[in-house]
Amino acid sequence: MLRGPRALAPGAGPPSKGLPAMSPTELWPPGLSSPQLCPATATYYTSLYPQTVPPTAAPGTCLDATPHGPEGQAVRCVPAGRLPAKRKLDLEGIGRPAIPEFRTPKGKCIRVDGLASPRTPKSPGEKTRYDTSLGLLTKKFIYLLSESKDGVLDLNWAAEVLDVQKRRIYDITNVLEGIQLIRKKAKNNIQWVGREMFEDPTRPGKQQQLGQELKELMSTEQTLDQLIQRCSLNFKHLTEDKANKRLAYVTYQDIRAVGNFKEQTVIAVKAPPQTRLEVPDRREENLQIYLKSTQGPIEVYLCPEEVQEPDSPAKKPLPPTSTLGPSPDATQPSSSTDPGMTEPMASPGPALTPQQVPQPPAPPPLPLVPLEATDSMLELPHPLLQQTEDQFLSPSLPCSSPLISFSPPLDQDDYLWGLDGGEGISDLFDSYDLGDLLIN
Amino acid sequence: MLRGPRALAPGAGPPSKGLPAMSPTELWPPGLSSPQLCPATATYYTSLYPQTVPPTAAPGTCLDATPHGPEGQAVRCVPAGRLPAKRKLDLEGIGRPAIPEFRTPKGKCIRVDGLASPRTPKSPGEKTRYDTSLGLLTKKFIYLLSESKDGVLDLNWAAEVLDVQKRRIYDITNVLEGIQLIRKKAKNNIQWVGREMFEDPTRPGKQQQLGQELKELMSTEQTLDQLIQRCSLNFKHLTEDKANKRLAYVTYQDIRAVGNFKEQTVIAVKAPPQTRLEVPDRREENLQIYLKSTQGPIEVYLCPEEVQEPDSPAKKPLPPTSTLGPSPDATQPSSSTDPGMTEPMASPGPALTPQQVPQPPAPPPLPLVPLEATDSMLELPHPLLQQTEDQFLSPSLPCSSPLISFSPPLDQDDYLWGLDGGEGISDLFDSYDLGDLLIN
DNA sequence: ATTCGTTTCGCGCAGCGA
DNA sequence: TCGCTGCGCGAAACGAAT
Repeated sequence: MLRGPRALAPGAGPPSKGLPAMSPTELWPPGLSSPQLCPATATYYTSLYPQTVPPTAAPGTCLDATPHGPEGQAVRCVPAGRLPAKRKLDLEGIGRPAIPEFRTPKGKCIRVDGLASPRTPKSPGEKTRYDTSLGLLTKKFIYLLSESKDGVLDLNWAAEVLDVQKRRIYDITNVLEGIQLIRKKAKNNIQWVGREMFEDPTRPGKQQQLGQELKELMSTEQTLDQLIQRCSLNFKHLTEDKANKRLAYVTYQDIRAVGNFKEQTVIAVKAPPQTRLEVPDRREENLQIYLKSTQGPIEVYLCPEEVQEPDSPAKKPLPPTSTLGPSPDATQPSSSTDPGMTEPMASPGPALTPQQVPQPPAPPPLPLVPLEATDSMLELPHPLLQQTEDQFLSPSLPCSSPLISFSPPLDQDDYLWGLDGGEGISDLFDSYDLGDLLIN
Repeated sequence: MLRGPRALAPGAGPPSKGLPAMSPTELWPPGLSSPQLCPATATYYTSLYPQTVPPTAAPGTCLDATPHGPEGQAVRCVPAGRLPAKRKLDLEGIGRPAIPEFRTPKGKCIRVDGLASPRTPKSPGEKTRYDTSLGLLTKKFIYLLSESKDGVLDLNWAAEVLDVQKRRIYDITNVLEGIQLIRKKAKNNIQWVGREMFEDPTRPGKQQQLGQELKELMSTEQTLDQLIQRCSLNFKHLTEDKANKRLAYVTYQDIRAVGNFKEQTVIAVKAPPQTRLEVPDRREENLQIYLKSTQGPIEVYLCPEEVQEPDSPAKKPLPPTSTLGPSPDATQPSSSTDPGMTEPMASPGPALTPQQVPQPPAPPPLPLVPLEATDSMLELPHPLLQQTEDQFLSPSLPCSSPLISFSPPLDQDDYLWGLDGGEGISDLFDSYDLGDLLIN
């Protein structure tokens, strides 16, 4: 393809591609012309981001077919044609209005000193070498890039607006690609990938913004952690209060009243500190749980759903537990339910906490199993009370508050405890099929 | 200057400039050669920052005279001369060891799919267009730049190491200058001015680092705040405990034992809630303080330094306070000390807190004034005990715990209080010159 | 695979400016 | 003279049509 002919018809060709009729040179804010007050060094360029945003043509108006026609075809789309390189005595100003103040304002430049004189003024309107330099062109190019919101730039359009050969654009894009500030998006299209254009670095870029966001989220998380901790502290103080201790228990209704336990199978476990819970393999079809206590007996209670069905034996599932002497180191004996079917339970809370399991939708109303309390220690009456008002107080043996007591928080070593898998607990309940509870 | 001759003697020229004898191509980590697995898009380049840091020639070894000799002069310094562009059947490997894996590994590239094929393999060792592309060259250039600590780079040296015409270097520098990532430092010297080189953006830059630091400091501050809050909460619980209440008092010795009160004049004030303290003008030579209570009487105690001097009357400054009926709204009557000289006191704490004033070094041992208790309310015995063991309990009138009781924290409205300037308190103590206490 | 129109761009001449 | 650099030729690369 021949580029020469363009020189013969500078700007004479019809702006067939719907290009803006304005002179491309008018696009550039003053800063992008020849330097006005060079600081007398080899650094020519100073301002990159002018405040004034000149009226720019809508980008993308020339995105369609490339304007380069084959050899003898119609004149190239290039408006205000560039003068060919070697032209020296080309008819200046023909086909392009000479706008010296935008082209080479060096003439009107107030010289600070002799050194700063940028290039030879020569004939005003003459393009100095600087005016067509790659550096300046790069600035213009970047400026163009900064104008488009999505950072996408059509190279043909750019070449036309910048009034340069496409070749020069390639020079720029290649380098910018090299430092990965730009990416080839498509043919004739590149896209800016530097963070947030060349905004002044004091303002946070996108990444920095994300970092900020992350930071705030972490802060929020920490605050929440603090709140949790404070709550637990408050809780500790609450439960440690002797006055509260005698009232610190829950009834069966209390447990069933908890919204989260709706439609859930709840099993309450009361065990001494250092009891350990173990779930060997939660992927087996038979969930097994082992509770092991070395400090005393473990009590396990099933809290069946509030049943209306007369056939359900769950109505009075909590017979007063008999009191047994503590049997440390004894694996918790338990009643047996559907063999091999046990409840997953974790007991993060104090001595006794209810545990829930998603209710399987499969069997209609599952035959709720009357809870069978196992060995209990001391004289604990009514581990789970059915009545609403229950303010009797047990003889207050040390460590055994009435019923399900809120034991002191975990941050005291004495009270730290866990549940551990023993053996017998897997058959705590009979005929209670929990087989598919694991599905959820 | 003629560049042609180089083609005739690729690399044959003596490395006269003390250049490293190694092939320049060995400088580049694998990532900078032909792409291995292109993602099948127009984006050719992927890795910019290779992990492997190849042994690089000491920069600056060729900083002196430009190796370009005039026309017929000595062969150009360029080592391992670049093969001329058009050469197709050039004697490959002569003057430069063919290291295909560094040059154009595309031959051994494991193709993921047909699309990803980077350029035409052709004869291995053949330089594809990509291998000499401006983009790749830019990467190498940036890499060179990143190697030098101060960001200064000698263009001639770069051209040699990069094994390209100087002209190409200019292409790069011009563009980089245009986006002001680089600055012309001197002839043949440019300098990097982008922040912190192109380290991968995941690692924090200097600014980001500072932000990080700030963040951590803020986090620390918050943590400390939390600790403070927790402490005050603990304190609240501590003081609210009824069991503690009867023991919550301080003795004279306690106060004097506080390290901070060493060498200080301490005045304790016990006043009901809503008592207000006012210091009219702390710049006058006579410090005046007004205490005003509308809820009940105010008690003020001077706690003189533990005196060894027999002349000091401070030994028994705390006569048991007499109990008076509450006189609400009564301005606190007080004994008078050196007229016009009063103590600055703020009482942020609960009902009664000691207050300190820096001891002026001027008068030798200031004549400590025996404290004269003013009206006190209720039957408060020994507001400040001298004895160590004091566990008696006053009749426990509501609101008046024994002696200097730690009242509940401030976050209960009932206990919020302040001291206010009344009138008479300015003459609480006689003959106690506190005039220059303000100096410190 | 081959052709062909296009796009991309290596390359180095020649002119500028000091 | 000598860095520096605008400039554009022409070939490689590409992709769609053949």
